[in-house]
Amino acid sequence: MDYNYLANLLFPNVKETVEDVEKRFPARELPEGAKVTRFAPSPTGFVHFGGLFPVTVGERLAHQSGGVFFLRIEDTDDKREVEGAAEALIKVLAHYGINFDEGAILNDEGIVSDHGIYGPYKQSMRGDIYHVFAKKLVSEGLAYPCFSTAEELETLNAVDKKTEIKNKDWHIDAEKLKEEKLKARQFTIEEVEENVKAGNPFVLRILADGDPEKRVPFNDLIKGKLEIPENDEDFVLLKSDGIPTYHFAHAVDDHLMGTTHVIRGEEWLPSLAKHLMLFRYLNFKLPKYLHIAQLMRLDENGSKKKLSKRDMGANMEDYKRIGYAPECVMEYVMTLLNSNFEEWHTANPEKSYTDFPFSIKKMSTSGCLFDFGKLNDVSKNVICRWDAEKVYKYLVEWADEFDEEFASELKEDAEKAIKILAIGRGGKKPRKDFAVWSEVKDYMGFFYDKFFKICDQYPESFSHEDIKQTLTAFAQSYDSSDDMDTWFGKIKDIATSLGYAADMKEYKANPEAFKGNVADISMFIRVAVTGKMNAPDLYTVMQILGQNKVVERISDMIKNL
RNA sequence: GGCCCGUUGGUCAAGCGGUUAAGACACGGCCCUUUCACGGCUGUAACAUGGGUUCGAUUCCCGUACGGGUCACCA
Repeated sequence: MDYNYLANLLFPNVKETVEDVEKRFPARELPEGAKVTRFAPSPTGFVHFGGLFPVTVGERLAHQSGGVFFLRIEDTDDKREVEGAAEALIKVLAHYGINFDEGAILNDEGIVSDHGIYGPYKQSMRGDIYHVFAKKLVSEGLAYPCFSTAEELETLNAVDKKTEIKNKDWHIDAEKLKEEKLKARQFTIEEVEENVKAGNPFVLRILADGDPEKRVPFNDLIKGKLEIPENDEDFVLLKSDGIPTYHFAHAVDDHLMGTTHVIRGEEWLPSLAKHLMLFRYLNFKLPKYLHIAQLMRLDENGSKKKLSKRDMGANMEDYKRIGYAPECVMEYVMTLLNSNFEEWHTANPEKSYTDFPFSIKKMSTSGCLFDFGKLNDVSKNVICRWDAEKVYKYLVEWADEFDEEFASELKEDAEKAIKILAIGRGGKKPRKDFAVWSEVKDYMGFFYDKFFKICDQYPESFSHEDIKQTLTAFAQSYDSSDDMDTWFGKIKDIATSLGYAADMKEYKANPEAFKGNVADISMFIRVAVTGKMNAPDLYTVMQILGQNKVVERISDMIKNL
């Protein structure tokens, strides 16, 4: 068989040689040890929480080593492509502080455009490049056309991908399928020519020389030593529309773009053999591979499942809506990614996660379960270290989008809001009242008349008369210019005069001698002023509310009792 | 079904042949405390399983079970 003839027959318009293309993609000049990584999503919809894993690893590895992190859009399947998905994806990642040095980046008009000399960075724009390499493979007898239609082959496949029906004939049918595919290998040059002239569409298949009985050792940077069977499948390189499959595009692009480390989910592991074959056939230097374990969720039966699109916690929009600050989410991602991150962060509370020496070796080989409890804990710990101004800024940003009523109150008097948010903030043991912005209104809403509700549940062991008595006494004595000691002194005095213990120890020693204690008195007042059984420091709360408001609320409470 | 990957408390996990098997979250108790939050102390709770190798296996090897992934002209 004259493979050159075949190559020209199949790719009559490809004039460029592989050498020509290589010249357009010169080797990168980077310092020793610099890693080149990429994020290569297909624009099929929203950003997935699981997607944040490989992104973060790639970003850290590149930027930590003085390398390059670039974005490549894998839009080789127009059936699945979603309009505007690439733009949305870039914006979401930017929100989480993930930025690219190179690749498909938004320009000033917010349109995805190329930045860098290794482009185009959208695979749909790289057709000519793939064809040069495809032609070379054909000319070397390593790839061949297959004129069987997808429908013809599909009928032989026992597994319906859509319905996921599985049966025991899997193996048998797989053999038949293979046989059918192999028929195309036997085509004579005349048969090919005939088909080409007739305008019959074809896919380009690789001519696999692997023996699946043979296992080749492979070292994955995360998984360690693996044994993978050689590839014997004549998989598709170019689809009938001339667009490459993932496998082919991966090999060509990552080679030309100088990727040193390929970071992807472990679902790619089964097709690794294909990639190894491709790099060998094309004479490309193999990059390092990092196959990251999948993020899991728990299903109804309590078993682990891959976290998929519909699951709670998958869609990054959910995090925005609930009000997780991007910093918090990233810290959580880091704790999952590197087991020693938390320890480091405890020792370096003021530092950003980008200062953390990220290590591939500390990555888990098994998939972990997504845990909102842990996320919330991480989040509280991050937010409690921020100053009130920063919290205010984020909170307003969130409220502007998701709770306009709250936002307008917050903005009406920024100074007041910041004072409220400053309660218990700073110092070594800051309060940790909320993990997400959507919890904040519950926490501080009572400061605003619009959200304040008179509490209808007060300590049951006391009569309304008792409570009224206390509140009346307090309202008469309250003076917002009092310092904290004076203020509490007055409360104690009220307690004593009404038959309550002013001192807790005294009360505990002899509870029968008193009507109650100063904690009860405080609770009456707290409930009247805040409408809640629990609130941050009452003295400070009253300071912020002011003399008139405090007295007004207490009077209202008395009327209500 | 074939192939690949995985398996330490409820969750995240340290551990690299000899440990009382860390720590964090969650949960329980106690303390602090005018409530809450914070903080401190403390408790319950784990090496899937059977064989080897070894003086000794959570750590190494093999099998089994369970879980996950994958088997497209999708990525």
